[in-house]
Amino acid sequence: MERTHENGTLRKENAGQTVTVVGWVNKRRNLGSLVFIDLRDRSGIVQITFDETMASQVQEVRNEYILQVTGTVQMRSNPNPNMATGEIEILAQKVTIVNRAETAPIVIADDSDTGEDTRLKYRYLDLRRPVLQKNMILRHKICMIARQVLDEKGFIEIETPILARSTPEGARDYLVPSRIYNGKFWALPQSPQIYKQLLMIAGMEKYFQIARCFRDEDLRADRQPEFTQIDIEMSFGDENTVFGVVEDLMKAIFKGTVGYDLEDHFVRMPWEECMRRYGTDKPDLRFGNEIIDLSGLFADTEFQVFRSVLDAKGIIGCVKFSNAADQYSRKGLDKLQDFVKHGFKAKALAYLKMENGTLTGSIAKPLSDAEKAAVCDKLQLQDNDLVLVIADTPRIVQSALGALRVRLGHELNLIDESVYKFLWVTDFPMFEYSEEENRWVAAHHPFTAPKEEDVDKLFSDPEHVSSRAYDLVLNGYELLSGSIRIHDQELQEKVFEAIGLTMEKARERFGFFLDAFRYGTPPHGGVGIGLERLTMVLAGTDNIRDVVAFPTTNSSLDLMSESPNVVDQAQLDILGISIK
RNA sequence: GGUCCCGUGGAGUAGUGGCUUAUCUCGUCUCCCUGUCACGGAGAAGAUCGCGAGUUCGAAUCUCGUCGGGACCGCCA
Repeated sequence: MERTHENGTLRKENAGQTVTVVGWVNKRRNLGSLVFIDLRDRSGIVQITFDETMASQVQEVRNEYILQVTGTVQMRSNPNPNMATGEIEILAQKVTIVNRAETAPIVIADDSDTGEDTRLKYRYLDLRRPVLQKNMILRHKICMIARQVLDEKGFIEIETPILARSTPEGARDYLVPSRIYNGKFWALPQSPQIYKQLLMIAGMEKYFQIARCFRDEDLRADRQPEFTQIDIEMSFGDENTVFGVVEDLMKAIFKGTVGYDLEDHFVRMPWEECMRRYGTDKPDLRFGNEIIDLSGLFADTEFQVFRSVLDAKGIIGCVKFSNAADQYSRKGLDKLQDFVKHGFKAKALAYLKMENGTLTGSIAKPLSDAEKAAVCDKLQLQDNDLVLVIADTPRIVQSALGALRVRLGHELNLIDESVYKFLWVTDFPMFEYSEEENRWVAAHHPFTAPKEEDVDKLFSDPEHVSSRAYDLVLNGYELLSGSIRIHDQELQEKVFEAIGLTMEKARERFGFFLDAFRYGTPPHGGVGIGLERLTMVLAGTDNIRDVVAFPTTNSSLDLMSESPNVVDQAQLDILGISIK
């Protein structure tokens, strides 16, 4: 099919040329014997003009018809400054209706407000919206840059199996039944973790893969059941080596996509400090309003609520918002109260307001004058300041205040949307206690190396063992996770033991992996970068479905193809599966 | 597993302290229109208000259930 130009690329420089374009009818404006048609292809939209000699040929044309038009590019008598191609138009000399289209069930435009379910059902139409096409192109560009940068740095792309062995510990697996071995199953990889470590043992030294990962867990606005990682692993390095590669990669990606110059090195912060200051391990650093611990001011308090919290080893924390007191009425504060009570199990949300030089609010009365003065002094309170206070266990105080910080940051417009704030969070805890399983489990994964100085605490004090795991956080999103891995077989066995995995069980699950360790395992480490989250931030969306071509709903359904779905009994029979 | 919000012509919505020919915008269809670009003008069609049950003289509206969508907590090594 003849096509000389892409619609969105035509400019006044093309005036006088005879061109042939193709595309979908975005909009038809019929003025009688003069008809304008906005013709859309992936590159953009151009206006085609059909004068009285041509108008009759497009009378039947409707939105989303596909046309092929040959004509002359000419300057417009009334230019449209809102369009990239607004200075010119194509005066049609020949038109072919390539295909007809029924009226689309959704509005195909960037500002379409069609509900998400309808859009997902007709995803192929939704994807015609320029904004989604732009996001797909952005995602593609990120991958291209990643491949180029990593290749230049000596990394090689290697594919690892999708049909893999289930290795519990972690997310639920998607299972695939075996036909040849009825009763046996593969698991789709939650990440290529073990394979990439084996590649290090295999001497590949520097590996990467744009790897599809699968996790059968409940979804969120930034989580899909299958997602993609830019997965990287390297030998003979340490944290600094890994961080350097990632920083260079991010610099290239941000420069190459949005033209943004990142700093040479990203800020680093130990996990504990991060939790203390921001209440989360993925803080948004585009604004301040850090959590402040007020416990010290109330060591001798007679306010019963605070007294009992402190006696129970709890803390009293707060976040301060300048000049915001008048923006949160009683009703607004009740909403915040519900938010922390339901979302974070906080017992209550207290607040203080500085109004005309006087401290008011829910706990203004029970506090002594001295305590109020101390709070004012510590927080440097000024008129119209709002202070949200939570007294509870350290964990609840941190998570609830951390969430409030982010919520009010958005509500009060404290966030500069034009900047990218990276943060390396380091020194994650090695273990966390699982109430469900009644044991210590690996916080990251069981192949993560503990910090050397903490190795002797593996059994005596697991709670305080720090690991060599790290996250890279960008504007409140966990962009990547990674760690320096264990490369010593003895240490690996110790870690398994610490999480209650007997050597027997460990052998059963990871025997092949443990065997591999015995034949000369290089020190190694790496990361898995969440491609969707990175794309989301660069695309400026907070919905992961905007950067995935065919996403699922919140409940892991594909509304378009209606999967998952039933299969023929014959298929089940072959697999030796019966459904209860 | 839990909490909260939503479901009204093809799309988006108004209407929920029980009284409406169920509102408006876009789209669709017919006709008119030579400079539009959210074209304009005249007219028309199109909804048993997600589904089921209950309360009631009467339900889009109230109650319960159910299905679907969204956000969050748990979960996501």
